[in-house]
This record gives sequence, C-alpha cells and structure tokens, in this order.
Amino acid sequence: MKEDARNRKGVMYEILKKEILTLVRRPGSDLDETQLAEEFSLSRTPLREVFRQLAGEGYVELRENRGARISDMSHTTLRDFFLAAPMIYGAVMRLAARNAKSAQIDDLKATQELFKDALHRGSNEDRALFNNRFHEITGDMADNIYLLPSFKRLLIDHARIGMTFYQPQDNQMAENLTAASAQHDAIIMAIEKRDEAAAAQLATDHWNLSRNQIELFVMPSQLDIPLGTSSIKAGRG
Amino acid sequence: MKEDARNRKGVMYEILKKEILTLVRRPGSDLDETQLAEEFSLSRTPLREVFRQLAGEGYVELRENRGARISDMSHTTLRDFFLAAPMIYGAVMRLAARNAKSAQIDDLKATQELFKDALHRGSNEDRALFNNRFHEITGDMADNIYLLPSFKRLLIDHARIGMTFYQPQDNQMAENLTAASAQHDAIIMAIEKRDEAAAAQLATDHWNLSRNQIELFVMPSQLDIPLGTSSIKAGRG
DNA sequence: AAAATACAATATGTATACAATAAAAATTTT
DNA sequence: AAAATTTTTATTGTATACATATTGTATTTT
Repeated sequence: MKEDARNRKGVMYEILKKEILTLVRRPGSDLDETQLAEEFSLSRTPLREVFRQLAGEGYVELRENRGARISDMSHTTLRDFFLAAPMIYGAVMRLAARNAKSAQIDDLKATQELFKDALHRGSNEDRALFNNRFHEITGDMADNIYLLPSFKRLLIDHARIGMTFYQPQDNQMAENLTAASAQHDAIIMAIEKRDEAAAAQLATDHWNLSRNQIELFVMPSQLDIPLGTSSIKAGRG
Repeated sequence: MKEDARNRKGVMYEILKKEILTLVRRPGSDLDETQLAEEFSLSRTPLREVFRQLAGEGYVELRENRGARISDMSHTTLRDFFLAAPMIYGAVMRLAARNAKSAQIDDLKATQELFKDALHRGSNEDRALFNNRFHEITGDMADNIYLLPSFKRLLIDHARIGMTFYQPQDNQMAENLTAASAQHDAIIMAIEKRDEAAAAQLATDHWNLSRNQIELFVMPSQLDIPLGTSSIKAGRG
C-alpha cells in the first residue's frame, strides 16, 4: 500500500469501495468512525466527507445521529435489479458503440486481459473488480451524464451479486464464466465496429447469462423429491 | 423561514436545492464556503458535508482544492437529456402505475393542485418546484432504487431547462403549459387505474411537448431572411 | 518591458476540542 | 421482580484553530 502519503483520503475512498464491492464489508454492516479513522490515520472530518460521497454513489447509507452502514441488499434487490439493468445497460452499450474513443477501447481491452487473468488464477475478488472496471469503462464510453448515476448504482450491486452467486462449484458455473468472458470479447468487437445493434443485443445476452447463473445457484442440486416439498424456485416469485 | 433552529444544516440543504433548481444560482457559478457559512450561521464542517451530498445527487460539482460550483449545463446537455429522459421516465411511469400506494396518489393530487395554482399566479419558480415535486413523487411510486439515481439527476436539469425555456411570452407557450397540466391530470388517472401502457405513453407525450416548447423558444420569430444566413435550427443538430 | 521568481493573501483541507444526541447501565419506584 | 426513571457512557455533530495548497501581486532577473 505505497500510495501517496498525502492522499490518505483518496486511499480510504478506494479501499472502502473495493471492500464493499467484494463483500469484505457485508451489506447492512456498520462503519465505525473512530475505528476507521484509526485504521487510515485520518481524522473524523475528512472521513465523514468520504462517507457522504460514498452515500451519494450508493455504496453506503447515512442515518442521522446513527452512523453509516454498508448499503443493504434486501429480498427485492434481485427483482429490482433485473428489472432495471437490461434497459439501462442496453442503452449504455448502444451509446458506447456510438461514442467510444480509441483510448477507451484500448483501456477496455487491457481490462479484459486482467479479467481473464483473474479467471485463470481463480481469484473471485479480482474477477469481480476487473469485471466491474470493464463495465465502468463502457459507462464512460456512453458519455451521457444522465444514464451514469443509475448505471454506476447497478454496477455496485452487480459486483456484489456476482460475488454471491458466481462461486464456481460445478462445471456449469465455470462454463458460464467462460461464456461471460467470451461476451466481453464480443462486446469489445461490437464497440470497435460501432455496431450499435449488436452491442445492445450483447447487453441483453449478458444479463440473461447472469440470471441463469443465479438460477443455478438458487437451485443447486435438484434433489428429485417428488411431492409434498416446497420448491425454492417458487419462493423467489 | 421558521424551520427548526437546530436543523440549520437541513435548511441550507433544502434552500440550496431550491435555488439551484430555479436558477437563482446559475449553472457553473462558484459556491463560497465562508460566505455561505456566514449566511446560514453554520461552520464550514457541516457545510462541506452538505456540498458533498449535493455533489452526489448532481446539484454541484466538487473540484479538489478548488471549491464547489453549481453543476454546469453545456451545449450537449439538451441532447443528452432528451436521449435519456424518455427511456428512464417511461420506465418510471410504468412502474409507478404498477406500484403506487394510495397515500402517494393523494400526495400527487395535492401537488398537482399546487402546480396549477402556481400556473395561475404566474410564478415561474413555484411552477418549476411543484412540477419537480410532482415528478419526484412518481419516482417514489416506481420504487426501484436502480432507476431513481438517474431519474433524480434528470429532474434537476428538467427543472432548470424548464426555467430557461418555459417563460410564456406568447400564446403558444402559454397553451403548452396548459397542455402540460392536462398531461399531469392524465398521468394521475393512468396511475390510479393502474394502466401501465397509458402511463408509459404519457411519459413519451410529456417529453415531446417539452421538446416542442424548446423549439418554440430557440426559434422565436421566424425572421424570414431568405439566403446567406445560418439557421439556428441547423446549429442544434 | 517581458518573463521568471519570490512573496503575500486567500481559500481549501485536516485535526482536535467541545456540544448534543442516542444507547446502555444503574437506580428508584411500583 | 418488572417497569419506569435517572445517571452514565459512547457516539455523532459542530466549531475553531491550524496546515496546506492555490491564486494574485510584487520583486527581481534577463
């Protein structure tokens, strides 16, 4: 952690973000001002400013006179997420194909390589973080300040949902990760070709894959018990 | 301004928001910490926290070591706005029709009455603020945390664009305001009937009306000069 | 005189002390 | 002993003093 000694505030901001995205800090858990101030060698004043910024971006929730906590994930989270994500992300991808600058495309390719590397190494944290970065870049490419706030909010929970549901336990899950990586490659190509329709379609495909992955996780082994048991699948409706 | 004497921070937050929405504070203008601290009888510490919160919501922009300023409106603002608004607002309206609680519908009706009253009185500020409140309520009705960030960001500039372009100078503009009010009534009805398709269609209609209004403003009098002059309309493409 | 440097003034960022509020513990009352 | 009240402790919020960075002005150098 040889970051600039003067920029402790920015360091804390980045570390907290990463810890939230990778579920090192659990949704709903409290943030202790005094303890964090100690940990990052910062006084409470700049620390509280970081809290407010993170709150504005959706990482944490602030409660008057009662401290900050990591943004919670409720039972409606998945439903709300998959309701909004395809639309927002479809729009972002379409605009990314329209507006991407070549430097951004280079950045996207480099990030995809890091993502693949994390896949090989089997590092869940890095995979989630580079995947997050990959999508953030597409957001920047789209270059529309009105879409970005929701898109970034989606990416936070996308990472956290991914950390929860993408723990390759069986063959099918591992294959899905490979498929996701292939989709990234296809996304890069569509953007490079300025093929808006293809980009928008790939966004949809990407979410469908996510949804399938989650269903695999929620319904793991198919116990094959014929009658009288409540189905987990039904419980999600 | 008989707000709670202890809650000066919240008062400042609300006042700044209103002043930004109504263009009392111009886009791009600086916020002086010392002066505002004086004005609201607050020390710089809580003041800066409010800045960061407003920045998170898109009202102001923070620049390191260089103070805060009101979020700017650039030449691409209108284009970006009308690109994103119909989609986001269409989705919000559809969900509002699906999920609205009856207390929220009552709130919406009450706000619409205040909006109409402001129209009659000819108060541009109140019209913009109650229109803003009207749409905020539809956002709450939609009840999807992933759509809200972009929706709220849109509403900020919707209010500011409205303050710029809805200054009834001629008959056509005044008629458009009446039409907007009628659309609000229709929106309330669609939501109350849980007619999602109608609600989504009204969202589209509402933006088309806005776009027409802006064209009226940008091309005011039709000077009728035949040749050799550059068209303002072309300049916007 | 123009450019570059050094200095002064202003504004922003951080630390700390104190005040207000909420939570926990101990005491009193029933 | 259970409930209610008071007291204590911990945590959050605010003010102020100080440190650092930026901007504008004056001085020096070419």
